[in-house]
Amino acid sequence: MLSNNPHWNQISSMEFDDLFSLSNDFNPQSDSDEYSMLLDDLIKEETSSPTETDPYQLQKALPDDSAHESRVPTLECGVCGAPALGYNFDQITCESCKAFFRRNAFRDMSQLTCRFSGSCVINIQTRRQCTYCRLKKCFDIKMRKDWIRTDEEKRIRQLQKLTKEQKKSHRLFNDHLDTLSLAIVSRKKKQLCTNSTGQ
Amino acid sequence: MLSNNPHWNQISSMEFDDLFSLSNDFNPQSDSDEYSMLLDDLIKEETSSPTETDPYQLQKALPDDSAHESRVPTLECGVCGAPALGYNFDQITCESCKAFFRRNAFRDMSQLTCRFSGSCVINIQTRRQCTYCRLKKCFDIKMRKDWIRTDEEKRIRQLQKLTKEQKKSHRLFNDHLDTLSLAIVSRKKKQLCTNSTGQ
DNA sequence: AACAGTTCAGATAGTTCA
DNA sequence: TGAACTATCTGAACTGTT
Repeated sequence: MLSNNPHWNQISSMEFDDLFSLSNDFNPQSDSDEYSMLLDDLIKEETSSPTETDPYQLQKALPDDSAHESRVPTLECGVCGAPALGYNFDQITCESCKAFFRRNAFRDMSQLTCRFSGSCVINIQTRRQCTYCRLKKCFDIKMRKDWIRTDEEKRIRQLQKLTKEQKKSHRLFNDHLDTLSLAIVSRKKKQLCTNSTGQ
Repeated sequence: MLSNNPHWNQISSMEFDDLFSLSNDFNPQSDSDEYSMLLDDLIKEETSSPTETDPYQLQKALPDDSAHESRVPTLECGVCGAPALGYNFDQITCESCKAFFRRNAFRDMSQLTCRFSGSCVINIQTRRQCTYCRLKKCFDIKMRKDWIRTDEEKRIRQLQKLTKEQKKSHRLFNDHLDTLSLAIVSRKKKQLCTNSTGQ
């Protein structure tokens, strides 16, 4: 990045070193940057998890292609039968069952109980009345809890975003540096010229 | 999103501080002002992201008041006719009948008796005069005692809450670790740089 | 465009205290 | 007993990412 800039050739080695070491601290791509390595390692470690890439998604066809125009109202939540907008966690569900599943999928089913026989009818009216049976139905229709991001995954995503933003600001900074160094060089040159003509 | 997370704010601002002080170490005296101005600009860019103020909040500032006004007074307790706020145990009731039902629903009806014929009129004035008939009316309008949490359920809930809190503090701890490691790395870098220029 | 995450206000269960 | 609180769950409506 910096070394590609032709202006740098004209600067004395001391100045170059100064600026270079300075820019290093801002350059996450530099090999010597421990912090970015740390981040990169973390990111690599976590993103290689199998849930991140989604082969399923590619296979999946639109559920009702013939009714393309009227698709929105035809979909029906597999859990409660409410109108659905599309797939959530691998099954067609309404927004509320999507939110419900995200909130509850990692709860211990053995800690939940049904007040009745464990086979409550779940529909748009009754869905709130039995957490156990609603959640059970979510799993029955094969909603996938492994598609819910864990806290750890969220943390990693934030790190990635941070790195990206940093890279952006580094780029900005380096651009500024380029401009700045040009000014410095020309000022020094001017000084030199003034001195030599003064002699 | 990032800027909504207080931890990340800490991290990024801390880093900038570090980098700032680091860059000062390297600054040739004459240019330090220019550098710090430059850094100030960068910092401003980072911290004044548009997500800082929550646009969502502004949008939702004014919910429709008309619906709000008309909703509250129209509901009427199915047991005593007092103003009600909404459903309790599956029926629209006032707060007092809600509390009454929770306290008495598990009592044995055969142990209670009405002083009169067992068909007292229950209204806002008379509701306290006959426990039997009030409770009977609660069941008559089909309030559901199975929606009252048992002690066992309460115990399980507390346990789950505890687990959740533990997970949360664990996460917080990890976040702090991240912040800490960033600080250490930055400081080490600074040391390394200072050493190398000292040589 | 599809879908995962996030936010906020509403609903309703529990709790406290005079 | 009941008014007034707190806590938690829910779902509509959003944002963000791929």
